[in-house]
Amino acid sequence: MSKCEQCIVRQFSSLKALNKDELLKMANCKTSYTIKKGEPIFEEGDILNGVYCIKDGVCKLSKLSSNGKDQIVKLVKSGELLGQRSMISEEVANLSAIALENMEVCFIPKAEILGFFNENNQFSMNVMKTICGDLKEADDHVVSMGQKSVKERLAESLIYMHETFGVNEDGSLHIQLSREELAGMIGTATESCIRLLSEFNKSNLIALDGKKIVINDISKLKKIAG
Amino acid sequence: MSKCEQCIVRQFSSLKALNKDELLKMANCKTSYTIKKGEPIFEEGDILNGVYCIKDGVCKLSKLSSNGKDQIVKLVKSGELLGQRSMISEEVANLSAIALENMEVCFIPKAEILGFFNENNQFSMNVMKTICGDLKEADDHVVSMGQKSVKERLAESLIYMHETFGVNEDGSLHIQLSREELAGMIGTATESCIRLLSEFNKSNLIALDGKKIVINDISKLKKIAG
DNA sequence: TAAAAAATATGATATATATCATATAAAAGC
DNA sequence: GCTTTTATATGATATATATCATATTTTTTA
Repeated sequence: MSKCEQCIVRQFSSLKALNKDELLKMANCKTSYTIKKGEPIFEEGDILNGVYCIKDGVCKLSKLSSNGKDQIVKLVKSGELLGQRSMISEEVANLSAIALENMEVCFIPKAEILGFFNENNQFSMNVMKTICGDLKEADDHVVSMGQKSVKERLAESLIYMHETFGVNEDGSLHIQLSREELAGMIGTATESCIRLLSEFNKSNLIALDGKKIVINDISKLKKIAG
Repeated sequence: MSKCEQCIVRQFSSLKALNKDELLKMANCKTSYTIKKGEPIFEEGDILNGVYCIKDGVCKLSKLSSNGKDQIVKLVKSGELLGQRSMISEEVANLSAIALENMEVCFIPKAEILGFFNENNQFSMNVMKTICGDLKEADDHVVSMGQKSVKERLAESLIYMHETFGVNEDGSLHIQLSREELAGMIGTATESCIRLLSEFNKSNLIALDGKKIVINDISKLKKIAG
């Protein structure tokens, strides 16, 4: 069992406020998991009795709409915590978390986290700031969805994936979504998404090679995104 | 100067966790304002050195999109607090708050609120829960915007206004938005919004009388909203 | 490796929504 | 009260997007 001290999640998340004792306590009660690509960490409606630390890999947070399609609300990468909102609200999960690649996560029980809340003010404040950041992002997302065209939103999503998750050695976006998932992220039909990708490809904004997407002209894409 | 003790905001918001001493301290440092219909409480980009308590009236939280149109993200009613997110994130306001009717608000300086955070765990927890609730709502809003048609979203917004803000004696929605504002709430063109309202009117789901909207068949509207 | 299934791609077409134009109604200013 | 401005309404049309169909490619499975 590793000691959490050097863990990437500890470096980047609210957990950076924890001291050695608290880290040790946490290390003693955590459970480690391996999640395979495509598998859920949790699903909407699940009761979450704690939070998940993303040690490695990326997952999508999505929700099934009444039309039967999945809307991707957010992508989450290693170093972040998952499930904080549900735990604090004492509600079932509002979103499903599905692995986009093989992942390593740790589960920290609710009691432990609530203990940190009471004992460690800086930790509470960090969690609060994280959630406030999520809220700002979500509000901005609502504005995009309401006011931008599908083309603008596709450009925006490509930029988001590029800037937040980076590229592989060959320059292609690290995050590889299926066309259906990408469509579910920008809120459009799969065929429309494919068509617009084709269009961006033909005007050399991007290059397509199977699932791989290379961004050739990010400044023009940003102009399109508005 | 009133003592905050009987204030509606104290009854419904995170402030319910404050004890008599804390309330007194707050009463001594608050500033009361009257905001006229159409005027801003604050605007996006403003530095907020505290939070606003909504004593009376309703306001819209909106953001200007790159297409020049305003997207209404949320409506806020009396009993709620405003500006918590910006204050906690230590960022300028992400949204503008504009009065939809004459309002009474109080301003509580940041230092005071931060003091309560440190001294009163229940208060922190309440604020956290409120923001978590806002985040859930915002995520759900993203899903609606991405997956639902304009007609579905209009039905949804009418239901939201009905259930959250109620009706006047004549049965009309208490919240009166201009067609342009309503369009900016559901993310569509003003003419499209007007046309769909007409359609709902013709099929007797609602009745229109100037700015007044009466909901006649909420169960059918809910079916449309999906 | 072959066969089957799923994902991607693209054309044809239908539908939803935006835009432009103009009329009427309501509100604001004088 | 009248005039001017603004909001609402509706028609005509353009455009964006969804849907249906089908071909091709890729992935999965036997």
